[in-house]
Amino acid sequence: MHPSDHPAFDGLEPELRARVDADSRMLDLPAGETVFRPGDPCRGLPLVLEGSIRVQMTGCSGHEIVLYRIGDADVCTLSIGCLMANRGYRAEAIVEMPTRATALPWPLFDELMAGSASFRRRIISAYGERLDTLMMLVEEVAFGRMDTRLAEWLNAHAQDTPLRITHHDLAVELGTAREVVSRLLKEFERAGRIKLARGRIDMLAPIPIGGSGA
Amino acid sequence: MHPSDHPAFDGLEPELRARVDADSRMLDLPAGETVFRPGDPCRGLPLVLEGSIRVQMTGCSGHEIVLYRIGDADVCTLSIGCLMANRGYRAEAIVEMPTRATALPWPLFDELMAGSASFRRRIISAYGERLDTLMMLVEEVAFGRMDTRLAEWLNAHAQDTPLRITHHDLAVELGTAREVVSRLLKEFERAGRIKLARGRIDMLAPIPIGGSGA
DNA sequence: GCGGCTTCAGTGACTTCGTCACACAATCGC
DNA sequence: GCGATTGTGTGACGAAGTCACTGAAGCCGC
Repeated sequence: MHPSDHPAFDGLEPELRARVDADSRMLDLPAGETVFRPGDPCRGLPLVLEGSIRVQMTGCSGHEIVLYRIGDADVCTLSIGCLMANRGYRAEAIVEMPTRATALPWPLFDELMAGSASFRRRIISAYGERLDTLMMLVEEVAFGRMDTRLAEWLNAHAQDTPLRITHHDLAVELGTAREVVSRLLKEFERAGRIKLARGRIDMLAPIPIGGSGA
Repeated sequence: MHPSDHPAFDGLEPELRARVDADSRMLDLPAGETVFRPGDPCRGLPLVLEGSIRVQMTGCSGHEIVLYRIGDADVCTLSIGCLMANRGYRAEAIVEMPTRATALPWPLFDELMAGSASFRRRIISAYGERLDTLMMLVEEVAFGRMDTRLAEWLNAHAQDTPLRITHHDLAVELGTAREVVSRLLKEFERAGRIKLARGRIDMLAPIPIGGSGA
């Protein structure tokens, strides 16, 4: 597998493709590894071929919230901004599933933006989508009810039952406090929708949205 | 004043500059005008020369929150994403101060991205900053205390005293309910920091952050 | 000026969510 | 096993959002 196998390079002329493979190297990131922390300088543009990297941020209060994930065929849009503004990252990125990625050096990135319409298109649309998901996150966090958001999260992950996740991690996922998650989960359990165990949630039935779950 | 006076075109070769002026026209937007609404298609890339446009979104509950503003020399990053994904806007944009802007047609945008390193740099860093402000907004909304956020907003606008703003508009600014704003303002008034009147707030003294304001 | 209408602001009662301070259970390392 | 660590459950309380009002301030037509 080569760096240029990333879909962002689809449609690239063979010459530029060869440059990509020559100038960037493949990385295999094991789950749990931290890719960057707040304050870290940015050295190049990470491109994920396959895997999943979680991007989250920590508030001054010490609370954390998951902002989004960089998955198969994605680009780390965050890095471009850091690179341009010449400042460190504000968020942190943690490998969730073993990830195969590559880092494109900045000069080559610029060259590709100039030389390839398809690459350009890809990068810009990645940015647009990121902006979009962040806007929707703002709306959810500002106006969404916690029970609804938790129910939706659980329903969305129901196919992976039993879920292996702690209440704390779920709280980070939703940007709330662990106690809130514990309480709501207990309610869902009392309503017979789920079954709780240490570090594990069995989904028994889809959780109705909006109702009190009974 | 020409479209190409926008700083995004600084350093552009005269030839491309002329293209910009030929293909895009100047717009004078009066305060209060809606530039786009949710669902509207995107026709080109708006560039603000001077003025201020507020971008806000409305939740399913009918609540609104201000996401950010497009000010002097800014670019409407949102539009690029909509253009690329070929979908409508999700947010709405309202002119706050009389604004002089121009709209760059998509083909020309693409051409400039290919042909001008400085334009490219400008656009990309505009995106990076937008991402950044949105991430900070998420953090604030998720973890910030309302009294602190309101106090910070008021302190930041203290130089414009008396502020001409209704409690409702302040609530949209912070993404909360009107009643919450009313109550907190009343507290600040009781603490002697501000003076309230219909549609108006006089700043008497900076509001201490973190304390109960007394 | 004087009603009537609309927009703003203030407030009480109640719910939901976040915070703090615990108790206690499950798991891990040795 | 046994202590340390990590994860969960819960009560009490404060902060923030919701609901249902009241009444005041400005606007308009006459």
